[in-house]
Amino acid sequence: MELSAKYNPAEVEDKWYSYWLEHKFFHSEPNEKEPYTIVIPPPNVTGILHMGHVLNNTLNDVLIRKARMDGKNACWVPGTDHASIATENKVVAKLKAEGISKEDLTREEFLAHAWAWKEEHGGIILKQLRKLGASCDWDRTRFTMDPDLSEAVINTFVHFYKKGWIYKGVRMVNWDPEALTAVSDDEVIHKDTQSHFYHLKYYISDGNGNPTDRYLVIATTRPETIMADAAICVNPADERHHWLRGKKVLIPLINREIPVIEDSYVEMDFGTGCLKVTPAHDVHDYEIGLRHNLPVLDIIDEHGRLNEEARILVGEDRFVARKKIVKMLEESGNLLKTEEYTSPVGYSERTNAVIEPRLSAQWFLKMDKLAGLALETVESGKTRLIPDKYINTYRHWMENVRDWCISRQLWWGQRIPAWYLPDGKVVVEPDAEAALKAAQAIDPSLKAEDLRQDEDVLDTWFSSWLWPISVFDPQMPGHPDHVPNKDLSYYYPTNDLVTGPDILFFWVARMIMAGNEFMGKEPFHNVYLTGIVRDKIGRKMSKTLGNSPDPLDLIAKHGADAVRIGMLLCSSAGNDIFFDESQIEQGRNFCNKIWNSYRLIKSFAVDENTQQSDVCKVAVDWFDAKLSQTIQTVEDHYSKFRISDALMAIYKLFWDDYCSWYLEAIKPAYADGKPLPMDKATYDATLRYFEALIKMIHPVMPFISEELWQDMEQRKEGETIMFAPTPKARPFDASVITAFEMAAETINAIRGIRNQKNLPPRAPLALKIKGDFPKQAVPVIERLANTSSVEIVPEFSESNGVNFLIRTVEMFVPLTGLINVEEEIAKLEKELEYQKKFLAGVRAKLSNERFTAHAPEAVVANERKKEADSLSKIESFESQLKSLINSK
RNA sequence: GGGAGCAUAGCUCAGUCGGUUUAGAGCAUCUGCCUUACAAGCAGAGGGUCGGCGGUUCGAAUCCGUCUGCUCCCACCA
Repeated sequence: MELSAKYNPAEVEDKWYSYWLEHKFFHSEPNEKEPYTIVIPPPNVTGILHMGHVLNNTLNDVLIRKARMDGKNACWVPGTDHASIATENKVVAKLKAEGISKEDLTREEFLAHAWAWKEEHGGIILKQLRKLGASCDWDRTRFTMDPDLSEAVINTFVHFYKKGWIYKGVRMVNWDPEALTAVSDDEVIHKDTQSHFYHLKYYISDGNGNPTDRYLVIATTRPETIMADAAICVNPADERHHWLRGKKVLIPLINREIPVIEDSYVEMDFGTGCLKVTPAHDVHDYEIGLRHNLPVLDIIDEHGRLNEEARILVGEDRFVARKKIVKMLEESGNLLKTEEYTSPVGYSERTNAVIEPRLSAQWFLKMDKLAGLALETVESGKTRLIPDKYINTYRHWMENVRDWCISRQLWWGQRIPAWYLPDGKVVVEPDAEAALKAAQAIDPSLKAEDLRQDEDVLDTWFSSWLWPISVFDPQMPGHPDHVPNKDLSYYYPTNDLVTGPDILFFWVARMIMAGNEFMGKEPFHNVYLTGIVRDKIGRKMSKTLGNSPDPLDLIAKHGADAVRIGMLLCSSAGNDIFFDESQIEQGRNFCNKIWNSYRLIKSFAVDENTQQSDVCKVAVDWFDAKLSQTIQTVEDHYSKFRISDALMAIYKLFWDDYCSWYLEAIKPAYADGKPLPMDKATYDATLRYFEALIKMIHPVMPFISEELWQDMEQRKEGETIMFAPTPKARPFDASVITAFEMAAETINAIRGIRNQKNLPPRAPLALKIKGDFPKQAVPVIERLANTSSVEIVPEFSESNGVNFLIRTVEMFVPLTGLINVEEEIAKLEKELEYQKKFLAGVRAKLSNERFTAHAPEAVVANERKKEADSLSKIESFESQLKSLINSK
């Protein structure tokens, strides 16, 4: 194959992805090998790929591809989440744009629209993941509303209901007036919001519903709720308000009479010390109402508009009503003053509507036992959080968890399997048939049409918490007819889970609970928590800011491998990612480097009769050792989930060690305009090393590695780098590495001299070395430093030139006429001065008796070595200085 | 309001048990090169009082206290 000077990912990526699919390389079935399993964090079914997905799925793919090459039976289960509220919102918005209101549709009609939407937009994101190179087992693709997965959810509900952990109760819930549903506490975001603090006069009643001229003052941010007031409350210890005891006051504008009550909940020094109690529209007020038996008057409807009970401003939106009522209160003389005020206000995570506390009947799941066990799972280390700093937050959440409100007033999702009898009794069964049977057990005369199923659906997380179990066995253990399933027993528990910390509680903790409940075992061993992808100035990526690049554009522009590298280079676990396209360019450059190194080695010719040169021998032996050393480092990084460090180690091994040093050392010389052939031993080693390198990089850069691996030799149909075993480290001689490093440092120093003295790279220079230097490194220096001669001598016989030190070895390059003696003297003096200061520091330490007495022997010995090295350097500098001065 | 975390080069980050480090990497920057794989490249160079102050210790980027600045989580003082 002819190779162009630049790597072109577009020509390569689709080809190999199709090849992988065609041969079902991603597919896994239980076998005798050790399983390695990951379930995908299911993206919203109608979602599209964003940079967060790219990060997450690249990490997943790196782990799964690494495991596959490590010889495990790797299985990555993909799928999507029905995302009840998010999807329903989208469908409602789409219908609205077509002039259809959800309220005009029956449940069945609406669901038909929703499924049509899902068929049209669903799974786009999974197609996009293929572009990224994700090696998911697509045959196992799951959707949380697949019929059998829905069945698992329903059975789970029945399971907990029969266990007595699910109950229905009237509670103050977080009501989203836009989505028209309750949302959980976790779905409410509190933001400090600028508002007003209105001070209102409530006149004391004369007992007959007429105002006297005395009044009290309350301070409120929500004047539109005064019509729902049930009492005015003061702190019993607040003497300022004792005169109000037993009094009744009149609500402004509507003149309804309400009592003054006392409760220590009221803060004396906040506001006026008088609190208006509005049980229907505030959580705390509701609790005060319960304590004092106050009536609950609900004046706000599900849309957030005032209803008939309000008596005034009926039908007005709560915020419009607020403005209007302020004006009315002002006119009536009840508004004493208005203050600017900033207070936390809850917003719906989904619709950004201001949450309205609202009383309603909802279904709850008791959390105490589930949370206790889930905490134990993490604290005992059965499931590890990476980074482990999240354990504190996790513990706090588990210890303060409240019962989980699992019902949602939506249609898109699993409908709650509860049926109401005409008398209000409820039966909970997996389906209508079973429900009728159960109902007839209570009242044999009942018929199917007498039963009414609960209208609500279940919270999305109530289905996705089963994900690591239900994707393998939708019937779920715990079901009375459950038969153990081969997939579940083989793949569960899964190994690692990669996800964002924002859903640690929503999803991860709840999967642990479900795992404990149904499997008696944690669902995964490690949870790798990524950071949030931000733009380069630290803003969260969002559609509204328009600061999020389209990953597919990036892939088209730079290639999938480049995008993957770009994401990984800046992603240590748990830290937020500051994304910058230049990181992807770095990845693209690396692809090109790999590509061109391959072009070079492909151009090598072999001659079986050529003897291996010294320099080739040294380079081959060195890289052999270096490769093993780096493999050890990389494996260590992987074992600690330090993926970006593992990648960086491979990157440097490839670029610096293999390309810049190894290939430059063994690259054939030219004769008569043609490169000389290479000996076979070197050639074979070079290819062997290249193959090891592309195998090491394959989990991160699947496409280019497959392309080059396939090109290296004639591969059979069905062969792939995907299953090539990860290179293994072998024992190596560290002194081989040291020797080469010293040669490299020497070469760098000589190049530096050339650069500094403005000498052309090929200007012949002689090198003299004094002292103990590894002889095998000499040919490397000759080859790469363009020296005319390298001699190891007992003493330097001349002084006109440049002196330098490599570690503790003195070196000298004669440079007659090319050096400025004054400059050299100044340079040496500076170094000498620094060295003397350094020596003084070391000696101060050594002469401190407490140091020599307390410090470990090895540390003291090291200080002594520093002292000796420093002394020898000083001696060398001084003698160089002397001869330089003499030569003037 | 409560809790947690972070602060190391221009940027993003390593730095393990306090001592093999006279604080490292990648990118960016600067200088010189179109040298027979690669200018998406090569060679070289510069750049840090480890956020401030105090303490423990023979020894602190590392441990403790405190201040400053950021981030996140939890929390409806109406």
